[in-house]
Amino acid sequence: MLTIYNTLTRTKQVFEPLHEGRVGMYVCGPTVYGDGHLGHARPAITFDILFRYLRHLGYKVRYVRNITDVGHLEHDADEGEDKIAKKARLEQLEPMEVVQHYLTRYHKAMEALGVLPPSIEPHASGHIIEQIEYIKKILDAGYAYVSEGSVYFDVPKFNAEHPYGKLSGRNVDELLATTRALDGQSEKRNPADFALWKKAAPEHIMHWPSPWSEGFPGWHLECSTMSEKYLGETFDIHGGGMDLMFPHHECEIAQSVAHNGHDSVRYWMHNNMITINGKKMGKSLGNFITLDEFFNGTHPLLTQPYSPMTIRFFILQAHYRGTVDFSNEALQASEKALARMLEGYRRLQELKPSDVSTIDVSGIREKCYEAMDDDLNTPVLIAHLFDALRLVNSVKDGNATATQADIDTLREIFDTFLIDILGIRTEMTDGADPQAMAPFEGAVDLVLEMRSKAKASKDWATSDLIRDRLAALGFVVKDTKDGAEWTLAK
RNA sequence: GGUUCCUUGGCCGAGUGGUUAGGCACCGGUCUGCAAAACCGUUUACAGCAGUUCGAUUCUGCUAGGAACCUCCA
Repeated sequence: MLTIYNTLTRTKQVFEPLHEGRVGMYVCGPTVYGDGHLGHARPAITFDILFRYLRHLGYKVRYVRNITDVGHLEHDADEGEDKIAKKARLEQLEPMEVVQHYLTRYHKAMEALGVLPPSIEPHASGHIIEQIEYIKKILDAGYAYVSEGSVYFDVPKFNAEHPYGKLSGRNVDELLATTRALDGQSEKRNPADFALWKKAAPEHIMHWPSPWSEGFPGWHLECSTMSEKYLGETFDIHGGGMDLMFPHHECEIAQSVAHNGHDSVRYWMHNNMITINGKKMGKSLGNFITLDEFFNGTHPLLTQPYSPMTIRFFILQAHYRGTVDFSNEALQASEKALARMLEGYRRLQELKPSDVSTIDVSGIREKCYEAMDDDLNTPVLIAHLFDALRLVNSVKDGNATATQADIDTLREIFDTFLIDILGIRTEMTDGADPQAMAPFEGAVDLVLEMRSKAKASKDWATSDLIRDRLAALGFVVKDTKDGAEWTLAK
């Protein structure tokens, strides 16, 4: 029985979908005005795991992950300039060209990380009309007001009837009282109010007509609007990074309640941050490393490149609700661990059955499900897989035997949990075209055959020469009881 | 300042009121022509202080250190 930690109730709850057999989930996606970094990989991978697991459990899942290509205000809100537009002018590009550029790169990075595409990936800019309609309804309900061409959500009024701050545990009365004196000149009635529609400054290049002004939607609105459009007024799961809890998700709740009269999200899930030297990795702190830099090893903090699968495995070796601290040492540990796991998976395919088993594979599958059911405890799942791996290696090395049935069980466990659910790609499921690889593999096998002949005649010089030369070319040669094996390093 | 959270062995990172997490590294052994790999085994823990308890790393309080959010942020 799947349990997930609901931020709203601060407890683990048994997951029961609103509609039997179907799950609707919405996750806050990236703002595409720059390259993705490790911090973007975390929610993508976390909710990819959830997506995969829900589907494995037999649910029909509609997974919506938005693309923010408009609407986030700049830090200095008075200028009302949209992040995308600012970057566009900086680079002398059309806003949509910037969006397309970074979105393509984002998709490429996600694919490399083994993140499945969501069911729907709606763009904020493609839902301006819906957002305007959404604002109208909030205005009609009396929870917003127009001020100088902009529309603001009336937080104090809303808070008088509904708890604003229940997700993040914030006491808004206090918040309002302490900040009120500081900012009296704003066109907002209260500093806690947030924009639903923002009038565009003359130099602002992304704007749309509306009943209130030529402008653009506020930065919280797209998620409320698009989640409702694609998942309905009430849906199962809403995910995102912990840093979005306040104000973003709090505002979403307020908007939805003002719009529909009730909450829309049943389970709120938040992944924790990735830190670097104990500090959050993020755009604003300038301490982030882009995913491409990880893949290429080009950032000064990196001592080597790390493959996308290493990064995925690294992230999955920690629970999604805990922070995970980046370091070369930790990444290298994950790289080696993953290599051993994949090697074990490969060996598993070659296991030869015996009449009797000296290993006990019972209960492994159940333990794996238990780990996943416990709020997606991937580190524990991985620990179980390593335990199973030990069995595989014992059999492979002839220190234990397994029946065909036990081998099948092990294969099924690895295929289910390592490949399907954790989404780890192996060389076998990944790699190059097998057809094209065949001659190449044959040639290496031939060389190794010659080496084994040299070994048979105790010609160690030739034997070692072949091994060393192959090593220099990037091959790892292993001598086993059944003859030599080879793999490509990395 | 307000709110919330964290502190596990050399490093990363789970978990629990009494029972081996796991990975990486290290050490010893098996195997091997040598090496690598693999396997087996061993060692290094629960920030500090006080309390509750038969018993606390796990609960409570305090202290120290750190983090996130309160402003765009995954």
